[in-house]
Amino acid sequence: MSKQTAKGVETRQLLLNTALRLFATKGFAGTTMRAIAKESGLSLGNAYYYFESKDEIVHEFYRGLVEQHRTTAWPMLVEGNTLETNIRLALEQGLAVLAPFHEFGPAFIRTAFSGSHGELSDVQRALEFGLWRQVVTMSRPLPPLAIRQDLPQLLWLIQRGIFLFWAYDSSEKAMRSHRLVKNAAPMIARLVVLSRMPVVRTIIDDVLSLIRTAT
Amino acid sequence: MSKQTAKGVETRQLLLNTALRLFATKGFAGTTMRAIAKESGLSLGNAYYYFESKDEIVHEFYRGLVEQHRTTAWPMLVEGNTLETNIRLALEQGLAVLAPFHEFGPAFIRTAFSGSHGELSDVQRALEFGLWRQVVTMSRPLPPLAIRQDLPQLLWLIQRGIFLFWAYDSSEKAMRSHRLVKNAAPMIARLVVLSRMPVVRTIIDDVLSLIRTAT
DNA sequence: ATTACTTTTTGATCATGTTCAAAAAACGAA
DNA sequence: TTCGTTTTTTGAACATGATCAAAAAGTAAT
Repeated sequence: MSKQTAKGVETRQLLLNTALRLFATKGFAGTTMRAIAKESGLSLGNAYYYFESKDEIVHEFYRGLVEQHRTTAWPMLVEGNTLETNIRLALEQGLAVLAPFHEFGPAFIRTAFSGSHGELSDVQRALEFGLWRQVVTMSRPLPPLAIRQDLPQLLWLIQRGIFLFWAYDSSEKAMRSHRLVKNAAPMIARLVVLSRMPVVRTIIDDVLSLIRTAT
Repeated sequence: MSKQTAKGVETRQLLLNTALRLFATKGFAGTTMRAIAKESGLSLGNAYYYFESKDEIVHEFYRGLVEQHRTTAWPMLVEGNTLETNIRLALEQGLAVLAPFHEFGPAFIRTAFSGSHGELSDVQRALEFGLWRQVVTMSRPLPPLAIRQDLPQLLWLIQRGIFLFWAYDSSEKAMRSHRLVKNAAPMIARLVVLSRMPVVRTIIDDVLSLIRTAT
């Protein structure tokens, strides 16, 4: 077993900070492991002592962006907004946070979806859920009771889909992704209203159980 | 401008055949550009004369698999099957064809979704649509007229989603993807029946127009 | 056949992600 | 302090995807 010394965490943090700075200035392809090491005043091998791969660094970067999405979107979700408004705000803020890093899209997908969901991923998911719970509970009028419970999960799933779409959206300024959000928000809100009807409710139940088999 | 000579197409074909053979035996990571060249009795640079990148070769490989999906699934769609059966058959056959190449998942996604689609991709999409049209027209009873027209497109979209899911499905033997298909087929069939109801129909219309803004 | 031109092929070279054995530094017990 | 152990760091290597200038082979007109 390897015990992390104080100097250890410091070095790791240094590497990570350097990497994030380079990511922001040079982009994904432009940020080489050698550059991260050199810019930190360390050797290449040393970087690999703390990070198994470049993707692992990207993963930490991505986690930071998710965190940033959460903290910037949260205060926008003020009580009294319609559900549609809150959904649109949360989704658009997500795109806004990701916007400067579109080049990272496929890498983000790789790290966010691929990884044999470890414990960390569970914590992460719980955090993301929190935002969508907030979207729901701050909405007025509140969504029908029958669906209120499950709505955060559905919204989270929709966000994942939009995230995927964005990652491979090659339109100018990810315009198509924005259009998608713009149109999806009112549609989802309408769907929620309709969920009072038994037929619609059974469909939603089907979708939910489908999600659960897949998760 | 470069004109392709007879020897040219021959060499290209040789490289491609070698690549496909190696892909099938050594996998994605195990098949190196050097190996493809050497096994073809050619130089590395020569391979790059005919293929811009390794991904481009993978893309051709993927197109072949899609073709194989089409030709193997088609005869299974016999008249008289229920819609659910046909959907399940087509989806499962898709997974079956892809199964030996799960390692290629992310690479397939990259080539299938990413690339600023040229004309070729349109042809490809039309072909894929054909299968789903067959799924619909061979079903008994035929789906409600109101939705019959749009159903192929919806099914195609669902298949893309399942394809994505499969690509990042790290469960044993892609078990979760199979479970997803198993549960999705009857659900979709139920949804189609319900589409006779105006409420459901409006939802489907919403989804369709959403797709169209995104495509 | 000679010549001018185009297509194909090569071989060397680069850049970058990744690995690894060994040196250096830090640590902890005697 | 000193010695053995562990953690950190280095520097050299490797493998592979990609590029490119120049050689070779092919083509077509005169």
